[in-house]
Amino acid sequence: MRRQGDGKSGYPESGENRRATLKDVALAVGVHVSTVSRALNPETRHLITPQIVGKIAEASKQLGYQPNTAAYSLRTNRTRTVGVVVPDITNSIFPPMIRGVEDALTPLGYSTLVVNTDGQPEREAAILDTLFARGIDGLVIASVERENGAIRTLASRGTAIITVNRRMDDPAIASVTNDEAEGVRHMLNHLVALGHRNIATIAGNQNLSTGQRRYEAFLRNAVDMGLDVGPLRVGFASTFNEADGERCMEELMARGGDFTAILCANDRLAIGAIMALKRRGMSCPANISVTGFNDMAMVDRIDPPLTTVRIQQYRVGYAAAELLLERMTKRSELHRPQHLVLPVELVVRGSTAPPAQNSGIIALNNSLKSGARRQKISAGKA
Amino acid sequence: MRRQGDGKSGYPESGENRRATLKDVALAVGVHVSTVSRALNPETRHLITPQIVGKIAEASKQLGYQPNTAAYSLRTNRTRTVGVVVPDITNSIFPPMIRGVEDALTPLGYSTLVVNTDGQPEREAAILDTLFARGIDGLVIASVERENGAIRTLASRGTAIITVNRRMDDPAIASVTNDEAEGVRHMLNHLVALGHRNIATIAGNQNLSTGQRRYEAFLRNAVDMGLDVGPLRVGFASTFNEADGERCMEELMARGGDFTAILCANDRLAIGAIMALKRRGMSCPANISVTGFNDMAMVDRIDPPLTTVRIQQYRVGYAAAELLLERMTKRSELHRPQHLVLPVELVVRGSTAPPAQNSGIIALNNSLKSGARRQKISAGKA
DNA sequence: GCTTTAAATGCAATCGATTGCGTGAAAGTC
DNA sequence: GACTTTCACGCAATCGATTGCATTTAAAGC
Repeated sequence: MRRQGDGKSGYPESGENRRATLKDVALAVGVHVSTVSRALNPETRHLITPQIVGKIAEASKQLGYQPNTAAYSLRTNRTRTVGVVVPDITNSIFPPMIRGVEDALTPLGYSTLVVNTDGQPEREAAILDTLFARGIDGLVIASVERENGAIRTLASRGTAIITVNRRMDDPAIASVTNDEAEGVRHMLNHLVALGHRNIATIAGNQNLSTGQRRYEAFLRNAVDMGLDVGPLRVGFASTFNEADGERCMEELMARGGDFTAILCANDRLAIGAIMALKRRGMSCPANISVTGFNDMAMVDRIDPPLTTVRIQQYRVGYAAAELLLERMTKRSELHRPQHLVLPVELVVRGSTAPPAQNSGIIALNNSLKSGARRQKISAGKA
Repeated sequence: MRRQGDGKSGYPESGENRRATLKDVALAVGVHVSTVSRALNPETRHLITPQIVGKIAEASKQLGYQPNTAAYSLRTNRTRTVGVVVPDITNSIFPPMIRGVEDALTPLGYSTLVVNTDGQPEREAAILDTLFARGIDGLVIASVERENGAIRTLASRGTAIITVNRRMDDPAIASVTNDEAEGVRHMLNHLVALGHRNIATIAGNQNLSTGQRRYEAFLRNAVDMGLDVGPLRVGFASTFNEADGERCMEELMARGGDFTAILCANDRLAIGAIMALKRRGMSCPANISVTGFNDMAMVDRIDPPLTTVRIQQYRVGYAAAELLLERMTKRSELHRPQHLVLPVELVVRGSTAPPAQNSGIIALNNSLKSGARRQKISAGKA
């Protein structure tokens, strides 16, 4: 009455292109909407005579029927939407993960809502709120810190949650991460094999599992290998970015700790470290070898190409989505602690080299002070 | 009866944590749901006595009421969701745009659904379908080709659509793009100022406005400046990526066209071109200057740092979202053709230099053939 | 041939919000 | 003081799909 012209045929008017509903299909076939609903749902299709199913399928295709998501959600309380929370989509390690999640979920009719926290816990809280207002079915979180009460309560209340790349200390929160320990071990092996014995590190934020685990692995393996790691050889970054890498490198150099190589907790810190070196007139790898972690896009093209640990960014996302799917569909899976750790791979490029005789921070600081700057360095280069 | 225990208080049971609904708030305050609905909506709030509005506001906060998105959408046929269609989120020029869109939209209660087409038109069609099945309010498209019937019909049927970064030939489809012509003009000026007279180009896909407009601007300005651009100096890429840049550069070199600089339609093509040069034992910028377009993340850190045209990726996205908002809210805006062109900026870095006497493809090819390879090149470098 | 059982389909309530219309009370008019 | 107007709120339909239950029809059993 409100819209259907005189509605003689029961078909939607040709003039207005309203989307077809179950009702339209039902009218076209001459059955009840509930029959159409069941015929169109693979789970309940067996309840309907195959012949009618055929007619319904045809009519629905004919009319271009597409189920109304809002109505479905309202009735079933499921949205077929998952939230993906990242610190910043602009940070190029996240897009491949997001892509992995999407590629795993899209074919199954799920959509993903990507949101950015900018690493601010308050923002994160607000964002989780809006995601829940939207009524998501599950959550993939790449931005999580080692401890987060909000997420723990969400999980215990029955929300399907999985963390990617990072994990929480609480083992109850499922995760898909990379083998940080192995990555660090490979890298240290590589540096030692090149001849380095004095190795420093720029550790990441210790509130993040990546930061903490990589640092811990560094300490453990360095000791195992008989390397000497004094406090003069450790810098702590608060953020995983170039600026902080630069700052840490400056500090390490200023403190005068002697080392010929530096293992950075991720690629961006490494890039910052290299910048700091360059600004001091030093060269990587001639004077100091620098290593990264993650194998971010483009680090193979920077100067020097970065030696790093390749993590499987896309697969981490993909695997997380698969695990999340199980949790969203089978209630039994919901509270099973589950932690997938994907293997990593050492990628040796140009930022590491054997230590030169006169390389290392102390040697350099001395030579720089003595004014023989340019010469020394280009000598080291040859 | 189905769930509410004996429901003596009307409040949701404390044991089960069902989300509060309008009804819950209404019961708590002792008014009708429609009153609560009006009180909570700023548009209709004036219809309700301020005192009652106060009570309702308090109760709804108390109960942690959050409107059910599905119910709202079902009733109003609006989802407060916009689709963002990009070729590939993994391509680092898109995340800043997406971020711009999100930052403009999120504060207003909109969510964004990001999808990837991988540059495949069939995939794009399927993706648009699923977006529409979701019932989005508007569409931001970064993946659009110059002609696309599906999008034109969508737009004419009243969907709010805006293209970013690229635009369609049809002026009816609103867009936010960058000033391609100015960018190319600045770049040619820069090269000419350095002393280059023989300038080649690797043009982008001519089905994309970026490819077409940049190429057109190249031709027009080159002619204006009295430069000679024969067919030997033009390569066409079909895809904006490194591999195609490499291929085009190879072809240009093989064809033997003489030039000392090459203007590439975007950064990725430029990176490919530089790789091709390196593989041939040539150097950028000593032998050939190479320029890009976009100022993608990290191109300032590659070797050599890329001279390019900076587009305002984030602002393009932000502006597009703002325009889209108008179109989604005011029906009058819906069919107004609207094209915003943002200014660009030349960024001179290390990949451009004055031409050396013996630089250029022909000179190099000759010297290479004569076997004096290493020497010539390092001479050119000094 | 009549009852029992199963299979296929229809009926109607429901999810939670919005909104046109109706109603009662208070305020204003003459 | 009777009437109109305005204001504040309630009523109930509605959006489009799902689903427990009722009903009809057909098949099976004896």
